Amino acid sequence: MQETQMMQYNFNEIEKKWQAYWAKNQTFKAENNSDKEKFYVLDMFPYPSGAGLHVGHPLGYIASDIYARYKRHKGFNVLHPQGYDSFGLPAEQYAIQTGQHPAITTAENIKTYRRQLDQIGFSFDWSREVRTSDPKYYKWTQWIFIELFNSWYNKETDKAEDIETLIAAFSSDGNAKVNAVCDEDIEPFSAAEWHAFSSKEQQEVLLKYRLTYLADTEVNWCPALGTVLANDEIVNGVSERGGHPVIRKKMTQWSMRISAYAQRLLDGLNTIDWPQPLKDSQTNWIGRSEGASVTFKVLDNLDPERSRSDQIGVSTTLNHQFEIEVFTTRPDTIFGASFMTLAPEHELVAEITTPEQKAEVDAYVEATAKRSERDRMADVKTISGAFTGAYAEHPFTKKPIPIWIGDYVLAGYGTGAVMSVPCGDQRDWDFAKHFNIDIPNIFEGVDISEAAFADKEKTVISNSDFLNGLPYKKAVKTAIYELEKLGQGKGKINYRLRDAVFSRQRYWGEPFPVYYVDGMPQMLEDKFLPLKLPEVDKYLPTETGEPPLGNATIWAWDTKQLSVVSCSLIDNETVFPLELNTMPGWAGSSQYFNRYMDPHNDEAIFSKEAIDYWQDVDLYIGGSEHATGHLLYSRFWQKFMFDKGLVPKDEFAKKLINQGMITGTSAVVYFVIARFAKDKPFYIAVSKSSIAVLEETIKKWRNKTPVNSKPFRYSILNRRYANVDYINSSDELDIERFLGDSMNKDFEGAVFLGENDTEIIDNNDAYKVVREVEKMSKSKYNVVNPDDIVAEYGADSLRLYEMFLGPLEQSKPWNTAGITGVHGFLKKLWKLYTPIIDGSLSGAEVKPSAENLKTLHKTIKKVEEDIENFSFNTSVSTFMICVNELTTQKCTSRAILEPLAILVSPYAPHIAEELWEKLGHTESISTAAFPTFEPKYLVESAKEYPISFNGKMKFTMELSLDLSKDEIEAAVMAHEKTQQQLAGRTPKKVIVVPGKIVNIVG
RNA sequence: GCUCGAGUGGUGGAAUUGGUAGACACGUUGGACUUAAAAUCCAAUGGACAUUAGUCCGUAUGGGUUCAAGUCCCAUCUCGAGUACCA
Repeated sequence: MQETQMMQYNFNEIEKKWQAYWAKNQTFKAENNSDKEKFYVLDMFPYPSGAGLHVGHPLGYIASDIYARYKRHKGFNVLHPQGYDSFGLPAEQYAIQTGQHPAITTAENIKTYRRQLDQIGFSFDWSREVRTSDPKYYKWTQWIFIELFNSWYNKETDKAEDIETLIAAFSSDGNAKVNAVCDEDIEPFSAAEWHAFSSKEQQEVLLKYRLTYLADTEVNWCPALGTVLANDEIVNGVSERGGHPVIRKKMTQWSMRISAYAQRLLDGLNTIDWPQPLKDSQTNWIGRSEGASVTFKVLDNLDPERSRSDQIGVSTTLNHQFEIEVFTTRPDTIFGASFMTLAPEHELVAEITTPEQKAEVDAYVEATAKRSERDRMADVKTISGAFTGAYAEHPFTKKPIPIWIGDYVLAGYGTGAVMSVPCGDQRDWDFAKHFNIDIPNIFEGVDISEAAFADKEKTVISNSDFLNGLPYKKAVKTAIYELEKLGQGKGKINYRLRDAVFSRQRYWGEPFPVYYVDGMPQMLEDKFLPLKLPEVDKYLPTETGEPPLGNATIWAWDTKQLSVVSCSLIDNETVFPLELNTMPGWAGSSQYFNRYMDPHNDEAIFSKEAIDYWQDVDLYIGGSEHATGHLLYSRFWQKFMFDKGLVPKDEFAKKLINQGMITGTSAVVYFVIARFAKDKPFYIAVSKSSIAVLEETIKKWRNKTPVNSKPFRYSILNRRYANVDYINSSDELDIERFLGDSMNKDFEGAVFLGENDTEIIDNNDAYKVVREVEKMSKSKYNVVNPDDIVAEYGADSLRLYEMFLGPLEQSKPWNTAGITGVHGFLKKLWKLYTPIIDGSLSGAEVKPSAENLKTLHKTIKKVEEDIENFSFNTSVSTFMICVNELTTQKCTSRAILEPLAILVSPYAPHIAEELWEKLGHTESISTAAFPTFEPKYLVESAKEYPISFNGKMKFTMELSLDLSKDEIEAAVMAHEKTQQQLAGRTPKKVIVVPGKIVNIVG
């Protein structure tokens, strides 16, 4: 009795023991130099929120941990680090409300996270932990910012270069020969002019070329909240929080010239093994479109005294003052352009509008300005616009075409102006129909009376002079050629990708290592980094509307003392103001994967040795919500670092996997509020099976209830979430615990109807809830905390179950009840080893049987394939099959059980370590060599052939695999069941696929 | 609207290149053990019909290709994710 007690699977004890062992022995510490081949497995590091982890969070970590452990067994030197993305809004929000410093909140949250992560048994190398809010870490975020500032993008070499090479070019040749990605409004200057510029003028020019630069950017400013809001924080033009008005306001902010990398970011996608949907959304986000830019000359205003139609076609003079540049993907349709449309915000609107149209245009511009961008986008159906009264000259026909404004043209895309081709674009078509504008047809054999025709492939151009008869592609080429000849256009590739605004008006983020001299930004020297966040007494913006750092009293840079000093000393001679904005959330996460390679280096972001050894991430696992944020910015920074020669790879992660979301399974109690006459109302809760037949159910209940002659009424169905902890595996509610919740006080005296529609008294029946799959959230009481699961079933069960739930990349519902399956498996596994461990098996080693070996090698093969394919759910079932078989076989052979422990170890490391030790090993199982699959154990001599008739399987028969096709056919035809099936008919055909199937047709 | 993905028992999900649909679990039902419960073990479990051997129907729907289709092709429906007046 005592002995069996000892031999029980005590997961609590085992898991604590091995977690302590791993920590003490630094089992998973990775070395930066090793003869072993490297393998880098990375998780997206978490933001440590106050709520802690729920069971959905560890899913990706478990998968990556399995892979990391597997690779160690395979002999790799594995880097598997973890850290925290610890700057962010929630901590700041909490600070605003409570005054608690975000650093303190963050540290507390990290502690909780670490405890929760530790008890799941991850093989993280915690010695490499990074925190983005740690000055030792953000020193390097600031450093990269400075590097970007000191760089420009040379289109000739197609890479980022040091700003010195640009200055050298300016000094010798001015900017005429420089082919750079830069601001649009660059004025040409010569070398002499460059030298004549003042220092400030030179700085201003350079700022237009730098990869991070200051620009006036429109933001959503909420005066009442004193803060800038993101687009999704605005609803119907007012702030989501508080409902305050929001205005568009220009602010000087840092931007990142990510647009310089648009093409390379697109091309790079072909070189990496990332999920297609994610690549698609990045492609979409970058939004490359090929076409042409075309310049339209604006005509002098026509004579307002004469009617418009009179003047169309008459010779007009060109007003050389104004030109409108448009971008089009369909230069082939240029002869179909019957009008132009400008965005209401277009800068030329005010210039070209004729006096008599001014009132209408102004009213329209004002009306659109009031609508938020979001509203405009949402309201696609309504067509609106106004005629400016001005005309442009068609580049080829030289005819005047009217210029309209309309809010379907967006100021932020392309040039904010379009040539409108109503026959070829549905939006133009709708606009033209609405305002009764001419819709010329330039497509051969196409009816455009009902809708525009946009099928490029079927396009043949007509009514278009030199383009007549040409198909789409040729027409595009020809049109561009002719436009270039005229000097009124050229082929152009346009990207949707905009430069990224890099300033945030927040406290809890990286400070910019920047001070201002005469309004021009100056970088701190590297040796003064990190520039640490100053203390402030409140975390809100200042009364004058400056960012929270404006509250800091010690926030000025003294260029003599070379230190941060009190703001009161600012004299703009030697002491200057520091930047008040902070960096956005994605700053810290854009290079953390490289910093892990050498996280304690104070001399460099990482050593050359470290980056040369680790190179890049081999496997990156995380959620798909970062598709166009973190994962795009990180690729951008990596390419920049690559250009600077700092990293050897221009893509940071070879393979990426998006784990799916684990949703909650909420439990819903349906009830009606009932009452007898004027008695006190009471609740009747209706069990799952009876909801659909509510009326009948209540009637039944009434009939069984002691007669109450008073009139009876009840309400429609109501619902109430029950805490999922109160539900057993059969969806039955623990009514007592449910009633114990303070929020369910109103259920006092409620009648619970069981499955048989009888009132539940003393557990005579069960109340079944309705289960609904939804996102885990506090308000739905469906959040499952991994702590509880670990306490009740152990970390190994949790790990196995999360994997067993389904394919890694798929979203799937959590249901705690099912965990008994994998928990039972671990118990069976434990039991399998008992005879060997407790010594009840005395004497010599037991030789494995052929059957044992077959089971083992089948398992090795399948598990290895599964891990390589990230099909972790199927390997868990493979383990179950294996243990079930070995149990039936009563296997006690060490030669089987030792390799099995290694196979299981990546998935359930604690039990594997314990069994390994009990088998007599003194070293951790974590680096034991993964067993080798040997096909010889799986060789079969016979096969159970399915015999089908017209494709339908009727019976099976065992046949030797040595048989030839003819022999198989003969054997099958001779079988009595075959004759039965044929019932005298002669088969038309017999298909024999040796080793697979026999199909008899006829 | 567009792009991508997915529809398989009561539930989560298996099913290599087209070759025995429903592995492995959960749940359910019955049984063993127990004073009882828990735990454990055994058996059954896609549906319909049939006392029995068995027959028919079954992978969202409708067509098609094939000796053979969950798997390939076409059309339709539903759900999910992303994105959006992108010229």
